[in-house]
Amino acid sequence: MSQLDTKTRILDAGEHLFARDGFHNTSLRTITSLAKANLAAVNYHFGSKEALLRAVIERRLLPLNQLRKEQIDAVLAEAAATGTAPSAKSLLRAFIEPTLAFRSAGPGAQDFIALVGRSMSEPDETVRNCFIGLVLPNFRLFFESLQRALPQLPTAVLMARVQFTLGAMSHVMCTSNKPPINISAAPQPLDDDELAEQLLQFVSTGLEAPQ
Amino acid sequence: MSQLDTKTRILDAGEHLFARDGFHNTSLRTITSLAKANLAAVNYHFGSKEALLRAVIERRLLPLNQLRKEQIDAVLAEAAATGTAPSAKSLLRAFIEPTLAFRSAGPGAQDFIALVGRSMSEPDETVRNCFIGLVLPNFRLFFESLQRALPQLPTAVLMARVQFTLGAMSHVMCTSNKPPINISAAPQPLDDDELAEQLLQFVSTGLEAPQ
DNA sequence: GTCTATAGATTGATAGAC
DNA sequence: GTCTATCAATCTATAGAC
Repeated sequence: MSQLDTKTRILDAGEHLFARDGFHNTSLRTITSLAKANLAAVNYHFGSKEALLRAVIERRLLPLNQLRKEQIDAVLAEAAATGTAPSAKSLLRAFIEPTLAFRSAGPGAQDFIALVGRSMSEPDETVRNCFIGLVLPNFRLFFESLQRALPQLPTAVLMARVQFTLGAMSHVMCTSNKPPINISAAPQPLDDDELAEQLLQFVSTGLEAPQ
Repeated sequence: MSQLDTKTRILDAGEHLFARDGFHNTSLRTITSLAKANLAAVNYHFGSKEALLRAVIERRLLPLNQLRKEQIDAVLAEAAATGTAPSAKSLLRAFIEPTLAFRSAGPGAQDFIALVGRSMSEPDETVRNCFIGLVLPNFRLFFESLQRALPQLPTAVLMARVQFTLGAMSHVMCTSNKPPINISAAPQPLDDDELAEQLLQFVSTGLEAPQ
């Protein structure tokens, strides 16, 4: 971490600490101390604590959104080429897989995914507004594609089911960071890929369920 | 609110503000100001800010746990009487319905449910430890009953699916408080009962899906 | 039980030397 | 760009009068 420039080290430290302790429970002093930077460096490079949060989120969310958009567009193009409706499951895969796979992009990426998962149900307006503005276009594209895949479902019902899907997904993302609530002494928990596959199976079954 | 005693007014105000703004983003001054009480009253009645949080959670979570336990026990007893395994869907209903129905228990109850939903993926140890200790026995009973309903599923797979279920449920609980992310301009969103029924349908389909 | 007053620590932000 | 030093505000918690 210490051979990178100060701005990057602060971003990395903020990402880690915001994800682990929450935005309001993390002080600039803790961040700069972990980043081995001076306290004043945060305001010099970013302007404020809130602007640092925005920078932390944007750094990885913009590429992730791009990736999800490409995958969804590919599914839509494939469907258009064959003259059929896209399948709900392939759209879900296009949306979920890049998100969960993102955790392997690096050590900080896993913290980031946990931060994003938590932001979906964030009470605080600071975090919430920052996050929602960035993901909304992506979520809309996803939702409208699903409407084409499942035209028989009333909009309100589809919206509810998408909400359940995002909830299940964000919960997995939150807990990818730390041990989940230890409900049962399972002999061998699933690894990341199996968990992603199980999630896809779970939500696509629920989404396509008859009314 | 103002004809109740001070202790209750502080509990109500804390419940509302912790749910709306988060624990660390809520100050004792904001709480006592809303409760029309003196700043020192919190430490007099509860001892500390953290002890107030514990009191806020315990006040409603203990009765809710009791309610869920009774419902699950009733399903198990019914199954034992007929000599069959309990159905996954009836267990899910026993667990989910009291939780969501709790929102109608009063104006503060809805805030409380949002607080609980968020606590399931809480980054902060203060909130997380307090919450987990209280719900763990209840969650274990739920999980072990499900194992009897779905014995063909490997433990690790069932655990993953229960995790998805809790995620979907907690997301609904979080957003029962405030408008959800406005993904689509839906003509008429579902009301609370329809949403609960849709959730039950969604998670029971996913939980019972073939491997 | 309720109040005022304040201790004691921590916070985000900034001014100014280098 | 990086540093020291510090300001002004805020926080939880408590002591002590009533």
